[in-house]
Amino acid sequence: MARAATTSDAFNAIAEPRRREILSFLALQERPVADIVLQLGLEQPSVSKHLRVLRDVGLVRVRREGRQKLYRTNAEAIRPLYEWTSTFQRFWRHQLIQVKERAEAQANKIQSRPWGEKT
Amino acid sequence: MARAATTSDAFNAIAEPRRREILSFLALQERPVADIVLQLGLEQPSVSKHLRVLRDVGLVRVRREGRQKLYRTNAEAIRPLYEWTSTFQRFWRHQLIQVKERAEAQANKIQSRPWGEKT
DNA sequence: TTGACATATTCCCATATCGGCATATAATCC
DNA sequence: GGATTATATGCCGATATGGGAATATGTCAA
Repeated sequence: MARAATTSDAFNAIAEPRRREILSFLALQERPVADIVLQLGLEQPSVSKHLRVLRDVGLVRVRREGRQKLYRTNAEAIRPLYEWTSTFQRFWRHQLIQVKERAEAQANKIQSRPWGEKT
Repeated sequence: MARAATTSDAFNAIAEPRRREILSFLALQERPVADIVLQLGLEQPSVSKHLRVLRDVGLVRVRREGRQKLYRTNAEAIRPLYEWTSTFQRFWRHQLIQVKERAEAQANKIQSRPWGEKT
């Protein structure tokens, strides 16, 4: 077996940085392909291919408007990624608290030598 | 150019479902490789390779304990993914509100025919 | 219909993947 | 040291990638 297809799910689709840029760009407003080409500075065929992948996994929606096609981000499709990452929130909070506690313990040892404040 | 390396960043690393499973498993508690093998039902070399990728991008940390190596998830490294997906939160909220509003408009048209409530 | 514009698809290629299998490295115990 | 346990690495093959260049499809306008 090889690597899973980029079109197999949202996780694979967003692994590509250009596709993440496209999603951010299209989240604000629907746009024709040419706008994306300008924004990202990619070749038009490349953009079309990325859009194809994004469309296959439901991350963008298209609408025809005369000659152009208007793409927009379908934020709903990003939600599973958000939810998966969210499950780790409590762990990094936990780790941060530990870091903070260590830092404070250290501060107490050194006693009255504040730092980390931009004065 | 080909697809970016799985070790190029956290986004690429978590594209692989087994690696996400490993991260979830190791978030709760540090574990030796053998435990992961049992949990996921993969071959030991496969697990080692996945761990290698995860380690390269900082998603897990290792500690030697006698013969075994204890791995644990480094939740901090998942944070950028969480933050990126979070930027879309307002958009899917927005979309949900629209869906809700449309549904309510529809409800008003049909007039006094409630649904969606489990009675 | 012909031509211009907007987007999509096809073909090529260098590259990295993941799994399977065999083997290497490392630590422990006798 | 030698055997055993725990983990890591190397090699293989099938597969998909993403960029580039060329071309195809689709839409409008005259």
